[in-house]
Order: sequence, then C-alpha cells, then structure tokens
Amino acid sequence: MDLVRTSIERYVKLTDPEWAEVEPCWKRYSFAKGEFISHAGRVETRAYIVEHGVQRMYHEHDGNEHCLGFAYGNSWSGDYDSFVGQRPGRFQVQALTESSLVGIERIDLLRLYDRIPAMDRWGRLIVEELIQGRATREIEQLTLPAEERYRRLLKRSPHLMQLVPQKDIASYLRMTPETFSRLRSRVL
Amino acid sequence: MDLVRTSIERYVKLTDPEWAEVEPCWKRYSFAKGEFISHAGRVETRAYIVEHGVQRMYHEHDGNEHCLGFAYGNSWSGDYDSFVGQRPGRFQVQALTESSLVGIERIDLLRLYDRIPAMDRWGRLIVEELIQGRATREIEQLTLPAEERYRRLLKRSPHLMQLVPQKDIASYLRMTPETFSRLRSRVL
DNA sequence: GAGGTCGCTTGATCTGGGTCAAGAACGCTT
DNA sequence: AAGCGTTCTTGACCCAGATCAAGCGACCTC
Repeated sequence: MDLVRTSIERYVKLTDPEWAEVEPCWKRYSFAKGEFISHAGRVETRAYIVEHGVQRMYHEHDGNEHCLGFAYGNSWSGDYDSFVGQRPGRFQVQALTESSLVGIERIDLLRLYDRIPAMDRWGRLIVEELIQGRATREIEQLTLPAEERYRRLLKRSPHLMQLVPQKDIASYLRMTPETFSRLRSRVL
Repeated sequence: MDLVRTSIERYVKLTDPEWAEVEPCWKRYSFAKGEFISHAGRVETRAYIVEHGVQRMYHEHDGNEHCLGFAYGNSWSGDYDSFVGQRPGRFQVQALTESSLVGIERIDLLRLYDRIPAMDRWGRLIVEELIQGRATREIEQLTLPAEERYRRLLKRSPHLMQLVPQKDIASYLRMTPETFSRLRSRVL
C-alpha cells in the first residue's frame, strides 16, 4: 500500500497515526482483460488508483462507444463522476489489459474526510487537478486538427499505441477507425 | 453579502464566528457590458459568484472564438481553471451585460481553507459539482445532434436566447452562426 | 440623422470526414 | 495448427456542416 501513501502525500502530508487510519481502508482488486470495473447504470461505490494495467472509460449510446480516456500509471480509475455524485453511472470502465487496482469504498472515504481534515483537502486537490486536465483536453478538441491531436497523444503517451486497440484511440481522438487508419498511414 | 453566505451554506454550514471571518474576504466588483473579467495569459487571482448579469467564457485560437459556457444566476464566474492551477489563463471571461460579481482573492481563500475545515470541504464540493457538469456537457456533445443540443439548451435556459448574441450560442453549441441561423428557422 | 460597424439571414458551393463494403492480418480458443 | 472472430486497411461514395459571398437591419457614435 506504499503506492497509496505516496499518491496521497504528493498532495498532503499525513502523520503516522493518520496513515494508520487511512491505510486499512484500501484494498487490492484484480481484473482480467476485458472485465468491467464500473458499469453504466450502477452507482459507483469505489474510487481506484491504478497499480498496473490499462483501462478505458467510455460512454455508450445507440451502440456507439465514445472513449473518454484511459487510466494507467498511478492515475485514477473508475467512474469518478458517478462516485462523487452517487448517481447511476453514465460511463463504463473496462480493463484493456489484466489490471490491479487499489480501491476505497465511498463510505470509508467520507469517514476519512470527516476525521482527517488533510484528507478533505486531498479530495479537493485531486478534483482540482482533474478539472484542469479536462480543460486541457477540451481546448485540444476545439482547436487542434485531428492529425495534431494524434501527434500530441503520441508524444504524451507513446506506449499507449502498443497497449490499447487503435479503434479506442480513434474514438478517444473523435474519429472513426477508418479515418484514423488513413491518418496513420499518411503521418507515420 | 447574504448571497455569499447562502451560496456557501448550500454545501456546508458555518457558525456565526466562522462567517464573521469569511464575510470580509468578499468584495463586490462591477463590470460594464463588454468588459473583461478574466484575460487569457494572466493568472486569475479571484473567484467570483454572479450577483447579476451574464458572462461568457471562451477560448481564442487563430482568431476563432470558442465559447465554453455562460455564467449567470448565482453560479461561478471567472477563469476557475487558471484560478485553481495558478497558471496563465487559457480563457477569456467577458461581461455580456452590465454585471455585478462578488469575488474573493485566492490568498484569502487559501487562508480560509487553512483556518476553517468546512471551507476546505466547500471547495471540494464545488469542484466536484463542476466536474459533474462538465461530464454532462461532454456526453451531450458526443451523443446529441446539433438540433437536439439546441432544444435542450432552450429548455434548460430559455432566457439565455434573449440575453446573449446568437453567435455565442452557436459557438457554445459547436457550429457556425450560419448553421445555427438555418437550424433556428427550420426548428422554430 | 448620416455613416459605420456588427449581427443575422439566405443562397451557392465545397470538402473533411463518415458510411458502406470487402479483403487481409492478427490473435484467441480449442 | 486449424478455425473463427475481431481489428485494421483500403476503396468508392455520400453528406452535414463549413466556407464564401451578398444583402439587410439594428444599434451606436459623431
């Protein structure tokens, strides 16, 4: 669980007694390739940090899948939107590779928020960071042509191309697999 | 400043001594029609609550303006992205009508976060709500055709059509003013 | 109230990317 | 290693929405 403490302490410092209270709340969860971590329509009760593996989050509508993002490294995973709002989720989160996540139940997190002010602050800082990432992505969607978005993604996460199906990257970049395929052969 | 206390207490309760500390941090700011509240490239030092008036937030790129949203009612205004990240802003916020905003300096807000745990929690809840709104908007962008997005906006904020130029609504709905004009005459 | 700017409309034309379709290549499963 | 499903590629065609252009008001300034 060092991963968790490191993750949290990138934002706020915890005393040892505080950590003693935080630590037992986190549990490890394993998912096989293709397995779902969050299901659309269900209220998400856990938030996760990725230990290893890659997951995709997507929205499904009329049989079309719209990929909103990937999780890997030590980032967040799970349907954070449903988790904070405690409303039926509008996204699916699926393991694209065999994955190990470390998760906390909402009820436990709320208790930590009440008992440890640093954790409340940590919650704020995490969401503030999330919102900045969303803004960056929205700007890129608005202003960059498809090819440039692809180049930036390649630069930012070169390994992603090896890890996830191209159709998901195409969807994430807001284009069809056909267009993406043509773009790649053109750019390469 | 009752507006502020009401706004805050929709999320967390404050004791009277706490409010006595919070209240003097907020000041009223007035903007003429067309005036800028936040400028791209500058670090935003204040967060605002709208007392009255309408503002638009937009991103400029190659001379094109992309409207990201409007603020009115008792909602937030200002470049929250730059405010939380304390990085040069990527958005402009402009008063579309004469506006009165109530604002707090970041340094004051941070002090309140340190001294009053309820305020830290309030900061978290505010951003959690923001992020849910963004998710909703992103889903609408992805799944709804232009016409349906227009209908929803009409339904959600019918007064907006009277308050802001149609070109801004067109931009918000991600289409050109020409397309928007044709769509309106078709739908009406 | 004359002139100018800006916003809105309407028409004609163009095009990036989507759709449909078919084949090739890869990687599961048995 | 054979068989099947999924993913990727390539080609032909199509269309929603962008672009270009022109005209009309409404509003503001001088």
